[in-house]
Amino acid sequence: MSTAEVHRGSSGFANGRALRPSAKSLPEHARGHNRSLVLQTLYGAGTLSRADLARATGLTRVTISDLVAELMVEHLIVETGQRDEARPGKPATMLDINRGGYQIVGIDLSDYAVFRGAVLDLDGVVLERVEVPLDGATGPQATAKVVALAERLVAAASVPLLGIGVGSPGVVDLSGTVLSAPNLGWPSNGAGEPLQATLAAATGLPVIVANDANAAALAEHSFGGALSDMMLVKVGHGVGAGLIIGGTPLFGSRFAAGEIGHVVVGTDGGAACACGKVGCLETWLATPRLDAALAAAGDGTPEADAEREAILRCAGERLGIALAPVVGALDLAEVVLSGPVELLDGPLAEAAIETLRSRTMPTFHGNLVLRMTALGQDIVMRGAAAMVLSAQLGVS
Amino acid sequence: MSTAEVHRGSSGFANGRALRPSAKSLPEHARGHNRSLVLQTLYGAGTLSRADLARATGLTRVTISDLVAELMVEHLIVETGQRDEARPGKPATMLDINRGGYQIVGIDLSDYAVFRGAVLDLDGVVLERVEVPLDGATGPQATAKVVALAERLVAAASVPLLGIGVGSPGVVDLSGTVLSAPNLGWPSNGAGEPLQATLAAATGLPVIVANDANAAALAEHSFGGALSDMMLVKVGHGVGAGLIIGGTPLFGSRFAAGEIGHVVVGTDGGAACACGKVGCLETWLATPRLDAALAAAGDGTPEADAEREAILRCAGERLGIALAPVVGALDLAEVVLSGPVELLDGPLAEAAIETLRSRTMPTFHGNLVLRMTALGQDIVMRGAAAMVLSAQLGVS
DNA sequence: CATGTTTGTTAGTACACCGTACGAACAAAC
DNA sequence: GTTTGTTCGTACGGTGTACTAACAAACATG
Repeated sequence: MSTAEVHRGSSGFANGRALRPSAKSLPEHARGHNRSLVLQTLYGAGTLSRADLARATGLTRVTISDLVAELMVEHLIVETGQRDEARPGKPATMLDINRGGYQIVGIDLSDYAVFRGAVLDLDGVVLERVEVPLDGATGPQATAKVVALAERLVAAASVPLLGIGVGSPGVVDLSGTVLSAPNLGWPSNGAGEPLQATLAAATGLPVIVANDANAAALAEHSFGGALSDMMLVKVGHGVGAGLIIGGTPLFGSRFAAGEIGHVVVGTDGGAACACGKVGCLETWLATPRLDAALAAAGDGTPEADAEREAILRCAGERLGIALAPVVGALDLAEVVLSGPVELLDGPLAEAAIETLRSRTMPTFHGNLVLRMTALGQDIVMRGAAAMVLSAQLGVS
Repeated sequence: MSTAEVHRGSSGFANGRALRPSAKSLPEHARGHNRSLVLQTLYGAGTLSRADLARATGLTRVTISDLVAELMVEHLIVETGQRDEARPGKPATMLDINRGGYQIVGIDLSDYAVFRGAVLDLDGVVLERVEVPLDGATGPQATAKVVALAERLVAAASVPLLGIGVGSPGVVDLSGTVLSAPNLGWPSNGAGEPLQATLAAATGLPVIVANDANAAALAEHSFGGALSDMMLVKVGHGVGAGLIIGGTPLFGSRFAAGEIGHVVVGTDGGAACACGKVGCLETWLATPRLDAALAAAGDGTPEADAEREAILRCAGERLGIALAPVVGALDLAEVVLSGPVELLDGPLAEAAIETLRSRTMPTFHGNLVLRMTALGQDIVMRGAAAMVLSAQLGVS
């Protein structure tokens, strides 16, 4: 299960941002970039010949052969036989990412009651699933539970692992240290919970830890067909968001990008929030509040149904009010919702997009799309896997 | 006045975004990057020896000598004599950007009544200023006025020009085509006003055209000491914004990033806007509306003064309400205001920051800064110059 | 004056990519 | 069955970039 040759880590998550301002550039960096380019092209297209890759990338067939040879030594690319269709000329030997040769562990710490984990293949398909009840564990106990879950999943993998990705609630810096996750009691010491370092030491594998909503946004971009300028809003016990700007995750000046749960919405009051303010987005949208309001409305009678719909529409309006300035400022192309389908997908989403449309400039933002994610419950785990793909292979 | 050797265009504005996903990378790109790195380091530090540059960049003295020789042939770097201080070892020959060897033309089309232009040196200092009354020109007439202004400024330059930068109102794509600027009657044909191409053809110089608020944001980042995650709000006849994210300008999915003037603010109505909606940010903040409201409040008496202050505070609150979700979502470190000082700097700015603080999470965004720009009226022209520096030299 | 330090250059090496050329393997046409 | 043209993948030589090693020049310091 040695993955020693696969620690290249080229673009995206590993480096944080695309180019640090004062960093020299060497020819070998170009090589790494082109390596990733080959992998990325092959990853997207499925199966191509060397000549196809040359045409797609703009590199020459010679260079492609060289890169492919290097990647085949590392077992990242395999030959899959000759092309099926009959064409004039020498038949092409087809190549593909070694999709069965590596697996990824993805872990989702965002639920308030359970830690979820899975073994995934390189396409982000869940192969094996493990859930661990949280049982109120915080601080070091929570850390121990994460390590144990990771080790179980590592043992469950049937082929070498590319790495471990973790989506954690709270504020996570670029080194994978959780700076603040109150629900999990992190950091238990003062400085920050170095989850990435802890897991790397425990497993000996490459590890990437990032915010859960950021991971979800990346999943939607990698596997959900989302556009390159997108916001993913994750509704659960809290409300958070992840942003993809120009195809790249956005982290923010203090790694707190997407923390919109405690932004006040509207100018007409609202409910009191645990944070001390009044009318935070979470007081309108968080699932416990919504569930309670819906339960109070009753069920069965037409009046109750109407009231339930009004509650959901109101929540959607608040979401739209909060998002309108963000959509306007960032010129987003798409907003994706993640969370309980029965709450979000319906009057809430409809009211949200109507409100967004009525509060932004149609000339600029008319073709804005708002939709539910199609990735369901697995979104954070799959995003964690996408983080590993991005960091280890430069594939996004 | 030949500048034929200086068309390299490395990072930042010329490419739009840092790395396009499917673009090969060659060793010569690394060379270009390191060229820019040398210029950038020298630009920021003022004057350094080759050995200093080697230490600062991480490249070897040999490579630095090679790069410096190339840049000296292009007259972008000059030797400024030996180091003053007495130190052991061979005395160092100091280098600097050829600050007097090139100039830049910056043009500001954002004012509703005049086109402003200037010849600037490489540090963004205005050397010569030209203003042209707009006289209601629109469409082709406006274009002709811009071309004439550019030609006047080109003639006024005393040394070779690095290029021409233009900050235009409206939506401008990455090729410098104005897609929509209603006040100037652009585009006059259907497709878009290709201002960058027109000016390049007329002058034979490199030209960069971008949105005025984006240019202003870049000016603040390059010359105003702004942080790397910043929003600049430009208040005038309209309200627009420019965003710097991770040190890079943000353009948005339809090149409309920063267009927040027609985002509805609050949930309690407001004045009718020309766009058809009610309560747009412009109805609270645009200078004609503010001036009218202040004039109606009167002057001199204590009551009038109090009312004037209340009007300004109210505008500031609205700005804070609109910006809170953006600050939260992007985790901005700084918000900078540009526009009439007598309106913005005072109760308005104070109310804005107070509102922002009360509507966001102090844990995340507590040390947010809101301030006036120190660049005054010249901000767009200087931003246009910064665009040229970024596109031609990779300096930002 | 001898010694050590710093600077900038020369010489040689490693690496990455390109252009050209070539053999291999096939389809189509005769 | 042969010829022709096409496509594929590889071999070779060349160019560009940056590195290490070595060195002469110029200076401060003891």
